[in-house]
Amino acid sequence: MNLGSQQTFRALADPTRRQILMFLKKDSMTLGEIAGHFDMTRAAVKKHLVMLEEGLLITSRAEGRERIHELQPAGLKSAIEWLGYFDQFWDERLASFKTAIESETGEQE
Amino acid sequence: MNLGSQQTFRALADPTRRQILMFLKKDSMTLGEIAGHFDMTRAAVKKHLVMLEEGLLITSRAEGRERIHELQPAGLKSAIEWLGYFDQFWDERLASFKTAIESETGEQE
DNA sequence: TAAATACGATACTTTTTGGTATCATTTTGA
DNA sequence: TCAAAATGATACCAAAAAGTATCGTATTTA
Repeated sequence: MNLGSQQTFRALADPTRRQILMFLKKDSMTLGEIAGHFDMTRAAVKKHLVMLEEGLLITSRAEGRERIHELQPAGLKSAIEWLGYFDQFWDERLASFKTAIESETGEQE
Repeated sequence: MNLGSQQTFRALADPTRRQILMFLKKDSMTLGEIAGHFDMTRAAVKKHLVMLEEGLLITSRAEGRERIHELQPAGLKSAIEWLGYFDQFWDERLASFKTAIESETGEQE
């Protein structure tokens, strides 16, 4: 039974991490820039970034003494694909989404 | 900033709960039936069911001394809508999903 | 009607998670 | 070159989550 990626769903469960994803949707950012938006230590933000990377929701690359973080589609895609398996419980307009997923994944069940 | 429903994302973060959703996709079930599929006490399964209800992922109704649990689309829909805001980071075929979401929600940003 | 069945609720324990504090390492620039 | 800046890593703490044990209540049914 396919349960989706545990690390991805775990990463999405925290509101701070979802907010980080919203920031990175606009622009890639360094750890310091991200931490500047939150009332917590950089070490705490760093841990969230590690979890987001483990969930394949972001990637990061070193650039000098900074590290640039940016969104990665893989985790978002796998989460939305798993949720797509329940399309029969949505209304008809949302169900058209399943068609897009199936043409993407090759209709494997 | 719209972060989606915390209770829904929290409910989706546990593999036992995602497995319960898979079971309920096939058929509605009583607490006893669901617990029969897991190696844990009924009390533990009951707690998971409460979290799934709080996340608007299932509903339940009493039927005699039993309680029937079944999938509810609301939570699934809100989760997938939130993930839909990131469509620009997917490839083109998956992006057609966003059209479905927008026609559903009325294009509010 | 009385035992068995199914669920509800509460107290308790253990593990995981989210956070701080602290120190080390790397890179930059005056 | 050496101090400042940015990140990395580790130990520790508190709160939440996941689970068990136990008891209570409602509903069947023999």
